[in-house]
Amino acid sequence: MNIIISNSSDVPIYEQVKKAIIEAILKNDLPPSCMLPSIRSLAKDAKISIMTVKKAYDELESAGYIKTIAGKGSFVSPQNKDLLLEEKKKELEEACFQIVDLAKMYQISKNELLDLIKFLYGSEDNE
Amino acid sequence: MNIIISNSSDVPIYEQVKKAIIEAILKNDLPPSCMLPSIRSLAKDAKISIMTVKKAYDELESAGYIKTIAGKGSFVSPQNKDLLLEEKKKELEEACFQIVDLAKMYQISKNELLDLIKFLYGSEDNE
DNA sequence: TACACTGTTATATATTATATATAACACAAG
DNA sequence: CTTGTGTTATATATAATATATAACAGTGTA
Repeated sequence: MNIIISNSSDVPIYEQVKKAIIEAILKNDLPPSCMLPSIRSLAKDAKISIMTVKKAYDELESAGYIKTIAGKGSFVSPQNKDLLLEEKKKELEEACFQIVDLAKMYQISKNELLDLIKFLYGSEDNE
Repeated sequence: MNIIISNSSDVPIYEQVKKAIIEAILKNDLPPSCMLPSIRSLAKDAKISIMTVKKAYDELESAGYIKTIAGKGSFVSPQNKDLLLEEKKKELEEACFQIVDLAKMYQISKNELLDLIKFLYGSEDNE
């Protein structure tokens, strides 16, 4: 687990922790049923408070990413990764809808928007 | 000026005020050099604090949208609307950056994302 | 059983952002 | 001088974020 925390970021620390773990799960760095770092060890490594880590873990559990068992630890949910991705795709869809809405409001053309996305995504000609 | 404020929104009130005024300017509801509602009258109408309105106006002035003169009032900058739209494009860029970030995290390909945008943009015949 | 890990809960404190209320001040225009 | 403008300062309140610490409880192992 490599979690880089930025205090100066406008993103709350517990959100940064959440994001890092979700990313690790999706990348299979943390495979299903794998044990996560204990809240104490992660807090120590990242030099943040135990309570901040707990908040991140609590929200990850609510969202179904992990399962915590008192006394034993926290574990990646033995969930189908495809299901997770499917769920995330819906999230993305909603976000994209708002983007398109903004673009139209600001009179930015479809092609202009597409070019912007292409540019930001980078030069990945694959698929 | 029609400003609808939602207390329950996660968006701060002063941000809602800012957005409403920027949109009014873009739509020419508030043409260049036009006087804005006084902070007191807007505060009264929207049932919010004078200080909240002032914060919104201060930030609008910093961003160059309006110009405030003590004792006289606040006025829409005699600015080119194209410049404003350019500003908005930057805002959209930031939002798009987050979308692309999400897409990559969820392993959604560039083309998949582009198709989604195309679909969403095309599903409404506005433009 | 004792120990060393886990997570849990409660309490306290601090900072920051947001939002409000109010009063006193200063400038502009009639 | 009065009435409109914005300005400044003070005070208060709440919520979100973040920390520190202590006491408690479950798990597994020597």
